[in-house]
Amino acid sequence: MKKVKTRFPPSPTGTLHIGGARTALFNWLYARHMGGTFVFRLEDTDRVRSKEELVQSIVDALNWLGIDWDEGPFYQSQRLDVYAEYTQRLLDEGNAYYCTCSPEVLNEKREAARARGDNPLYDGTCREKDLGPSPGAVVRLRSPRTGATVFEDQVKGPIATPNSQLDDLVIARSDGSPTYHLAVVVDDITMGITHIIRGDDHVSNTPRQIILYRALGVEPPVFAHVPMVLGTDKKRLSKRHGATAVTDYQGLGILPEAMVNYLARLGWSHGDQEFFTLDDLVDKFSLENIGKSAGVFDPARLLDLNADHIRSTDTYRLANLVLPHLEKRGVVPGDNKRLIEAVETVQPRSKTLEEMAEGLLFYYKEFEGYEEKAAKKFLTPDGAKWMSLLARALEGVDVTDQYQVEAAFQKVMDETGQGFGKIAQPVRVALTGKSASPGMFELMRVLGNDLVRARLARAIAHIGD
RNA sequence: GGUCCCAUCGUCUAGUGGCCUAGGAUAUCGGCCUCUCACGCCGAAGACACGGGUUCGAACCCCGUUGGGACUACCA
Repeated sequence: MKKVKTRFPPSPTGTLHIGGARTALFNWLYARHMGGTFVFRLEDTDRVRSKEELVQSIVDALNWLGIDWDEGPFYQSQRLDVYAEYTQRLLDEGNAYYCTCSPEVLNEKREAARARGDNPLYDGTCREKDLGPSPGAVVRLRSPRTGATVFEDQVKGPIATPNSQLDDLVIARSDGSPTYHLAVVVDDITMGITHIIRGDDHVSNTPRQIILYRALGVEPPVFAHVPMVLGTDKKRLSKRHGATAVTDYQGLGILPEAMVNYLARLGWSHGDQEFFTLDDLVDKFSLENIGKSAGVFDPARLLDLNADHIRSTDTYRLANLVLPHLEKRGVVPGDNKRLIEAVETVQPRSKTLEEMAEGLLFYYKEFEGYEEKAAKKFLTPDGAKWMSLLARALEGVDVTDQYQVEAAFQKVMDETGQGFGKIAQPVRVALTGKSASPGMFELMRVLGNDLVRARLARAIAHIGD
């Protein structure tokens, strides 16, 4: 059997969004799973809408996700001569012809047909005229008039379209440039693509492209059409749905492996398994297990998966990943060892790197004030009394030594007859500014002797005011 | 309008004729654990769009209905 070769061909008219990223991922996974080749290509024949900086943003997004390519990037805009060559060949062999119908006339005919209730197809006015090239003429493919075009979609099953519903599509514009259909087909042929995994919105284009393959005397590749990704309102995902670019999620503190995991599970499944590493996916990915129906993008699921991945990532890497999110908040931790220890304390309670950075702040910055509700409830005269006792019990104690700290707490508990929780809550607020935080002992260990003492004193003074 | 595609809990899904009084995950709610918050654990609620067939038997097969969606460009 031929070696598998897939491709991802975005057009650089926008950033890489969720749906595109999933398509890229599926192609990449399939190639990797099959030990095949993955090609990256840019469909930039739309000169007005294509932008070079968008190419870069797509590349960045792919890199972030960990999707690499074996060939490319190829630019369609640099392959114009190839398309021209194939167009000429189609012309020479009688599989294409020049058409001089004006857009205006075509439009009128289309509208008339629609009004009549017919499918608005090109009526073949120039099909048998045997016209030569002329300014303003386009090239059309000569498609079969009868019969049906059938293909076996790897996810949808057999799909048949009557050829009577397919008209002679334009393959070269009047300025000589290729249209999308010609360009993709020629590219996929010349690049030796064996499997085309793309969005569901291309199913109805597929028969036309198959006709083109046949006209070129080439056996069409295998097609697999992946259903669309929808927004919460079940409409096609768009900017209206908030963050839709994959890099938005990078900024939000999503781990790339969580994104990949989520994307893979949106539309593909492997029994009941929810958590996947990249290697896992490469190992288990298959076309057969792609679902047939469209799926809604659910940020809650992404977040949950992200939390799972955060929990299973080693703290060294997490520390590096959270750095930019800390810097964004004006924190530049100098001590890497301390950062790693701090990260460890917030790791199980962070859904994103943003949350993690937020939860790390009190280790590095003096907080402005105390959380209002927490202060009201815990920074009371009793609280001050207990904290004073604790401060005294802590004299000469190394707060990074859990056993010594426990003993100090025990002493206060004995003196006051209060339980651990009673005493710990005011202390927690004093040390972190909030009523929710990592555990008391790990908290103190990372904070260190100076900060623990200073913040205790500060809180006691605060209550005294 | 025409052609094509799709249809299981709110959401992502398992399910490929008997294992389904439909499983998992997430979100929601309740409880346990506990120094707080998380994590973890236990539990509740929650779906086969509808109608006909086929079959001893249908979430699974067929037809229809309804509802979504895609395409219908000298855009990709």
